[in-house]
Amino acid sequence: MHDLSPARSAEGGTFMSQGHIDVPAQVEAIRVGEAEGSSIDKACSVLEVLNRISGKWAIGVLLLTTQRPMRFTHLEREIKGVSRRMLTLTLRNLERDGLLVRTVYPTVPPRTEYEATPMARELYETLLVLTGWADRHRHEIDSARRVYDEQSTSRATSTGSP
Amino acid sequence: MHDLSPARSAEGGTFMSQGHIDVPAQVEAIRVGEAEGSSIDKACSVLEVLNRISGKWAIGVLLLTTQRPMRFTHLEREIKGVSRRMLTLTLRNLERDGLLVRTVYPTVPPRTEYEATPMARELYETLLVLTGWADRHRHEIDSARRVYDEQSTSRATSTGSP
DNA sequence: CGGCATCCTCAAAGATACTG
DNA sequence: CAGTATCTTTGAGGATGCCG
Repeated sequence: MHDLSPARSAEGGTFMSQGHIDVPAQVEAIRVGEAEGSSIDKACSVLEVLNRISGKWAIGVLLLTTQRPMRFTHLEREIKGVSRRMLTLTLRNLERDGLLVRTVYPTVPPRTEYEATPMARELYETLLVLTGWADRHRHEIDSARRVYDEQSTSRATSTGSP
Repeated sequence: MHDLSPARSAEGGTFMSQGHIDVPAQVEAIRVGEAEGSSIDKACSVLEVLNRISGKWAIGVLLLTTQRPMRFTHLEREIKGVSRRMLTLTLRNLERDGLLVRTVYPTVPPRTEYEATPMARELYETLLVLTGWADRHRHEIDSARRVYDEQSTSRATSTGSP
């Protein structure tokens, strides 16, 4: 069974060469009732996907590198707000998962390019589906939130009549 | 513009009625180059989706509640490993976003049921797409990781000849 | 230019205990 | 049964500095 729970350092801990580059744990487990079954197995798969594309900067990187090869600095500037560390981390993770290809040109100064692999490009398509969903329901969710917050606030302010 | 960066507490901070029930910040921003544009805008949408379905337990809840109405305790047992607190938090967030409907039956003992809304069920379909991707590339990613880790380890062990 | 290494912060997740 | 309130842990993420 896909018990991801105790797998915090996952894979076995081989990956600690580059120093402390801490590969995120993120969504680590779900392990929903193996008795009820059915779509639960799917959850694991979904989680694995999320583990990959989650982490704040991954999607930005994937989106950009899917369009064209990108240099480190270019990514750093495009993805406003990302730190060198986090960009590197994200890049390494994606590369490790085979979603990115890193090409180093041994020139001076050095030049490194990142490009999404076909596999990642497939994910891109999938992301568009998600995007569609988000766009369609953006307002619905937004109003749902407002309603919920409204009720919560009023309930906290006046629980009846003062 | 969708500048989510400084929006840590988002929404304005209205939602702090139930005590400290801290609505997660999660993936907070991406704000990729507004100059380059094109698919970058999409990134925001995708992020919003991720913000919703991320958080370890959300997907499990969605998957289960999409299949049938579920009681709190049932969810708690099905989603092994989740704490009461986290389950409540997840439930509240999903409810707030209009992805879940909470129905309380004023019986003794109390009975509460959660069920996915149509909107959430659409997301379920999308999740299946993601699942498909994950399943198709599971092995590919796995071997990619092994290769990467292998290279890293050997590079760390013997960088040439001692 | 393209990164590691280090230190630090703060929010998300966990454990535990109490209540309507 | 179905939560809420607190305290603590942990680890993702940020800032900075150095180096090939």
